[in-house]
Amino acid sequence: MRLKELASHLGLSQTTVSRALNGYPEVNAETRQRVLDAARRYDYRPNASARRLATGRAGAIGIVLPTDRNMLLDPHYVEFQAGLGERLMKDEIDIVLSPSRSGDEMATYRRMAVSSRVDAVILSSPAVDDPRVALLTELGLPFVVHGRTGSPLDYAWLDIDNEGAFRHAAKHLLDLGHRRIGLINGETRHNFALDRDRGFRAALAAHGVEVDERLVAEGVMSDETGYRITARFLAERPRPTALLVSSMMMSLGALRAIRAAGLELGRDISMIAHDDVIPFLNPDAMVPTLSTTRSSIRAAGTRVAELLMELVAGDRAPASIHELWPVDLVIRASTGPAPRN
Amino acid sequence: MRLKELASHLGLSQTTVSRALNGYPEVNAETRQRVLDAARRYDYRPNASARRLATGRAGAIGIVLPTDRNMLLDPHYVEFQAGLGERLMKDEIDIVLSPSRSGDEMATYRRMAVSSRVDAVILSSPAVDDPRVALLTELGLPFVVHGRTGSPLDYAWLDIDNEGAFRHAAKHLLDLGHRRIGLINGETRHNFALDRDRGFRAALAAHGVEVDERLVAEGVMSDETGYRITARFLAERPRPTALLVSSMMMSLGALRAIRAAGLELGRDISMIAHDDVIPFLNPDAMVPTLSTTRSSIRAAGTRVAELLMELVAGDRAPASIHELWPVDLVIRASTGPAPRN
DNA sequence: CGGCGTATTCAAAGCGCTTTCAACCGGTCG
DNA sequence: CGACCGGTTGAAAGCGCTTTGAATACGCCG
Repeated sequence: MRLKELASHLGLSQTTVSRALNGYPEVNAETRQRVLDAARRYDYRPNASARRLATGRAGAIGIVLPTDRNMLLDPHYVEFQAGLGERLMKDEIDIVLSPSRSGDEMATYRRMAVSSRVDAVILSSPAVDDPRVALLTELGLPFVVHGRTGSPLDYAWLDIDNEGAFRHAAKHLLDLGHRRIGLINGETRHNFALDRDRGFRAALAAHGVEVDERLVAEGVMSDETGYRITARFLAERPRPTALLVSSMMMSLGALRAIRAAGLELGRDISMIAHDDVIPFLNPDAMVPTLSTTRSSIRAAGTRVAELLMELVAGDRAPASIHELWPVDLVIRASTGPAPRN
Repeated sequence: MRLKELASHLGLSQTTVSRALNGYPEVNAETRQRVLDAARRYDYRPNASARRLATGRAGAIGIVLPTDRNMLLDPHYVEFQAGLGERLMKDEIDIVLSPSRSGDEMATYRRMAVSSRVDAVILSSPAVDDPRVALLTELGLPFVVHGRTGSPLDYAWLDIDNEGAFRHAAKHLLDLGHRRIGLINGETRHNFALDRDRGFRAALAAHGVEVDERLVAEGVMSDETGYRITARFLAERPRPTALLVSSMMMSLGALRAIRAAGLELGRDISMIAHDDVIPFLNPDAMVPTLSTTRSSIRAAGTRVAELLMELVAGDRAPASIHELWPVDLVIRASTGPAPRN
């Protein structure tokens, strides 16, 4: 069913039908109802391409999907996607994934922009100094960054307070008497990891505790990395009495290493991990339950979608969009007073 | 830069320029070169919507993204997506994620089809009896199913041999002398889980071993489920001496439960898990290394993309596309002879 | 009663491509 | 020498929608 046919069925012009369907005010109420009814009856759907061509809007937002780097290829990413989807669904906006070999990403963004496949894009996990920001700005393609770069920050972004989260978490451990605290971080070329590192150091400094660099490590946020780094930390003497871990996935590995070392979590050693609130990694379901710094990445996705739409509609200036979300510190059973000896 | 401008810059008609760019044969070689050069110089990109409208092809394939059910929201899904992307990238085909509340999925497929946003769609993790197959067939929207439904199988599908995988794995355990084998499965409303169940039972039956239904369980494939089911199994007497697990994620939980019970994997109890080959869940990196049934879900994604394109091009009939991939059984350190007592 | 504002509808002109269909230009063939 | 042909190019007609500009009808005012 095409607009043309629908119109002739109704004995109306395409113009009127189009207006009726798109909610323009200059249509007689009765006529509009007739049109709406007919549209439903015939299951009429405007052709997406035609509409896009006519309006100049793509009705889609873009994500560049790096296929060979596994940075984004983790559970966080899907959860974020789901969040985006939740919001975009309401306006029937699609998400366009543009696959791209890493290194080729810039070209992919350019392609998206120039061929106007999307109205805006999302930039995730920015590096400390990320060239994509400049590119997108130059291309004039609206975008929201999930996270932040180092500086300057004259673009639209939404980030969680990674610095504060890890500062508070570290402080909590310090208050419990811990002095040997290990940091198992994500890769510090990403800004969020750097922020966590800062927060960690700031807390120790505030307590007059010196950072032992042998207890600071980073890597891909996997179970494996968590295991390896923890095993290494536990071999140090004096052994750390607490760990700050950058992801739940890593904490699973860490937990294995702790058990393998014959230690008991929450008594011999404490642990706080960052939790993006992923359905199949539930800190309450762990044994013992895991203390976390918590911020729903899904909620962030939803909000980013919202911001994106405001941006596209021209309701907001990019530079006016800066959201820094506070992070909850949720104390559960994996943290306890520092063991004395 | 638009086609029109490019053409006038070159002193040619749009027709010729379009043909030159799209590789039609009736263009003079020299002219084509000029056009190609100019296109590059001006960084010309055809407008996606216009091209789509003109050709009737959307240049995109669709995936319905269920936002509230977490079925697909797991690492497997992303890995599969990456595989798809790897192939689609070559032809600059986009992936369109259409978010949809579950229950509303059918409507979303219908919308995708009727508004011709995509040329084809992928149907993942089909239920044993999945209404989506009939819908898509009726809509005439080309699709490839990743997995299979119960029957009939008169559509395009690619699946791994889940039945064979678990049959072999169970047989291996039986050959090692295990008689009390537990099955920790995904939800059997999905066909893959049902197939695994069948394979498991077939192997036991072939060995004349009776299935103890208290050692058969299913659930969402998460760490938590793995932990809980394993803990329950280990409380049975006589205790199982081996476990067959449906995902690596579950196996992490299972491993925790095993350790918590004071057992040693590979000696007191054996385990084989299914591995979709996910970068951050590496069975070789586990301690002890984990025996698996292995099949790369990413490779499957790539192949599905390939099939999809053949389908769209009309090169293949849907019913001619049936691929059943064999699954490797990789024995590592988590499997050993059944303990005697 | 003529003029005018308002409400409603429509014809037609795009949007930027692809793709007929026609035209043109040597050159070849009978 | 004219018909014909392969090679090459172009004008124009869509693709299915939105939107501008104009037309029509009606009611109200002076």
